[in-house]
Amino acid sequence: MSLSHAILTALLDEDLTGYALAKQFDVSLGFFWQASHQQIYRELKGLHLAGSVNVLEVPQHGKPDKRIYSLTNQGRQMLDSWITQSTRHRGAKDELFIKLFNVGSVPVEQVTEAVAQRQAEHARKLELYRKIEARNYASPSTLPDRKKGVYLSLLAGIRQEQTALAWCDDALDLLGTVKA
Amino acid sequence: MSLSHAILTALLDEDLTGYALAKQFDVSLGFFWQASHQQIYRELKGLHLAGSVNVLEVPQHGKPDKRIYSLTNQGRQMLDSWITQSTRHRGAKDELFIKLFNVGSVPVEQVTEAVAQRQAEHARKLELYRKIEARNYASPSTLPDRKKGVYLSLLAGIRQEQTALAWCDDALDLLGTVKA
DNA sequence: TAATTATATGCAACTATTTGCATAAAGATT
DNA sequence: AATCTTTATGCAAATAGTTGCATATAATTA
Repeated sequence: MSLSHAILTALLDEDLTGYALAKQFDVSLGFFWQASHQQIYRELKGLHLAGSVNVLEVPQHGKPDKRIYSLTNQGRQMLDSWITQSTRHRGAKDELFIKLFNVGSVPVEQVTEAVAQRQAEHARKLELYRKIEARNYASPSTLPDRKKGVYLSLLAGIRQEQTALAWCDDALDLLGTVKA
Repeated sequence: MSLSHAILTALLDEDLTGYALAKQFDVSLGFFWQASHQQIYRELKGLHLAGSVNVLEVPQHGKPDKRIYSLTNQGRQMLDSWITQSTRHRGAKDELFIKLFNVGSVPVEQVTEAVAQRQAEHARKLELYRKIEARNYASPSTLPDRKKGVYLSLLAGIRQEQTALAWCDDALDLLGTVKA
């Protein structure tokens, strides 16, 4: 049920269209909660029906009309009460670990290859996070309150990637000792 | 589609009932891929239908008959070819980060509380992983090949929890500077 | 000039996951 | 003696997420 809360949260700062929300999800919130545009459009419809968001239709020529969503008081209240509820998280479902459990039964190169690919992904993500950090959070000690949570999320992302990268190195070393 | 592969992987080592599989998932593979018993029973039925596993029915009195599943050659082949395919992973969906994005708009204590709870969870998990490490992987340099992947998974778990724990400390510090 | 990317929305079908329920008995604890 | 946990299976309904398709134009890139 909390794609809805993620959307409401994104609407705290600014009014957005479904399209813009989907893009936001690709960069900030989406690091910890990805969602496809189809999902977002569907959810927005539900939130509107429930009275948690308002819509402003902006006609355009050629393209479909823009539908700009904004938080209602009810939506804000919904967030407020959700915050007090228990925090759920589904641990990542990661096939890489299933593959690792197969070492010894399948050709090890395939697993090595998967780890190497993952390593590249982590490196790419870390670089991206670092860029965001440099651009927006150069001096974390002077952050306004409402930015502190976002900064902490970014920090979590950075450290996760660093840890994962270091692990990839060690994993490749150990996998190198496995007889094909 | 890869709960099935996780199940097949678990069956590599030993034949198991659905119940036993569910318990396995709670301890080893489940650290990176959780599944409920309902899901597992359903999937086993599908795998059997597809010819990837065999069933041995063991009558019991009182309790329902045990259904002990084992890998077929076809199942093993299925694993083999799956290994070469791209590794999918859905990043964790974690409400904690949505909550962090709300700092500045909702009472900060609620968020602090959520982080503190998470901290306790990470501590508990880390302790568990450490126990498993001490019991089964005391000397990683002498591991047989087929244990190396499992060990690497555990190692990933340990480091993830350590990183997360340290982050919780820092997060609590910074959240302490937010005005209620 | 042709092809691709970005803007902008959404339906339909399928797959995956969660939640609630149901049954049944053995063994452990209070 | 009564309650709780473990063993052992599974259905049904609801919720969540993915994948494929569909439309339509402007701007950019090759």
